[in-house]
Amino acid sequence: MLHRRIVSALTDNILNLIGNVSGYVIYLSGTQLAKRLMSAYLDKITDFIERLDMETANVLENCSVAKVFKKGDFLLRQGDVCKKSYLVESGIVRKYYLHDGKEITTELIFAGDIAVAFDSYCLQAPGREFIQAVTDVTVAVTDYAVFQKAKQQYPKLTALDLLMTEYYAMWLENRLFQFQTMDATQRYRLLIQKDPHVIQNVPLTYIASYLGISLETLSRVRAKM
Amino acid sequence: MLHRRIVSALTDNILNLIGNVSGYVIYLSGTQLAKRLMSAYLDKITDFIERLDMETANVLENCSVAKVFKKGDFLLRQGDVCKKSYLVESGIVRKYYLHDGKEITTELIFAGDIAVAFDSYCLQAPGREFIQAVTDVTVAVTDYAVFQKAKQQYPKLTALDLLMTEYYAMWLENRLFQFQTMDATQRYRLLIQKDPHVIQNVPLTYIASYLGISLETLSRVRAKM
DNA sequence: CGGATTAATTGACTTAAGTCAAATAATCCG
DNA sequence: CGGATTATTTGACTTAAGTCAATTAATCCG
Repeated sequence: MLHRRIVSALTDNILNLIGNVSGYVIYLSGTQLAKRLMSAYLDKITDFIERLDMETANVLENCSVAKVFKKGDFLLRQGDVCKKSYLVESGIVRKYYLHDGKEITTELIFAGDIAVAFDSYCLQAPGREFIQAVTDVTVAVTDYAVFQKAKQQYPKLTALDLLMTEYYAMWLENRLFQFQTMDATQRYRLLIQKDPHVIQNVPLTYIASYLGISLETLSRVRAKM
Repeated sequence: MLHRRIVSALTDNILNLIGNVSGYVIYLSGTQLAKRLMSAYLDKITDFIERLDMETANVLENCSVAKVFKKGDFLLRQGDVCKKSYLVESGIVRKYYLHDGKEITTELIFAGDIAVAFDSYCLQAPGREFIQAVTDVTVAVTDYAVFQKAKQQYPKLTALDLLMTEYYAMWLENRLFQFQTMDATQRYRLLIQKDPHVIQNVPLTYIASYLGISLETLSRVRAKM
């Protein structure tokens, strides 16, 4: 069921983003509080979905189509308009852009989470981001136009879209917070603490650029652990 | 008129965020393209507001109340729940949090733009951010609960909220992009190119932490210009 | 399997930016 | 005004992280 997955994905995600980095308390008022708050927000989304009327729930359900991509395949290329959103069912996807010939990973997307080039999707205009399958993946593809239309007919879908966009904005705020307050080691520790499977499945090059550090620095950070 | 201001604020903001930093082309496909795209998005918001039915437009209009703050006053303190959003009518407001005893400015808000502690507002839970008047300011205050209620009755307000939240998320993505691809000098140049009045009105300490650099580094960057 | 390509580590050196401390400059207010 | 507080600059030094280059490890596929 689409929505259940979205929600569980969000739960995982929150646990990934906020936490205690070996003695390093993130939210001023403490990690535990932050977790509770964010969970509360997820509950809000869960509740919201569960309270949807049958018809709206059904429309949401039928908005997406399953699709498979092989490792290395591109779901979206730089310069393309992002006309689909991809709910990852299995496997790993990443978003990245090129800068000075280097790939800068902006997001690592695991099962249950949604992959979309946000600005390109909102603007329906060519963007700089690539979306690529890091492993073989299965995704639930939702078309932009279809969802837009559905939102017009079923206003609650707009409210749901808003909740999820708010969540994404909070995720971005958190990422920014990490960049402004944590060094390479702390950022890496936080990542592996919350997404331990990242290490087995994602090349360190991707992880390094995701953390905003060089591959060599990441390697050295890992060495002393 | 509230909405007009929101829109013109957004326009300014976009011109602030994306641009050519003395020979440094930001969007891969070029600054001009990015500007056009973001403007198009603003047009979308403008259009949306202009097409609102009388009743909805009226409700939106009557959601807010004028208020004045003196320089240094706090609109919100760390640990408080952000129950209001503040549309700045005149003056400058900033958002910041404390980290290791230092103030980290997260946003500088000018006339026409909205000041809100986003996560605290969405979660309706205590947050880490302070919102403070950098100069004497007049703001249009909108209550969270009132706006929530209005959205329930007038679905188009939800759609408007979504558009603005999408805009904020894109703003955050852009800020993240700047942190990952630009050095101190480039970030400073971009800021003053787009917000030249910042220099006259905002203490360099605030600007430095907003750019994610130390006051001394900012001073040195400014010296060689 | 085993050579070849790709990924990761390690070493040596550079550099952007941070820190600490002191000196100016600006502004505020009695 | 003029002293006091606050803001900014400048200097000297440190440091986290980057770069370049070489090596080792892993994995891919014929």
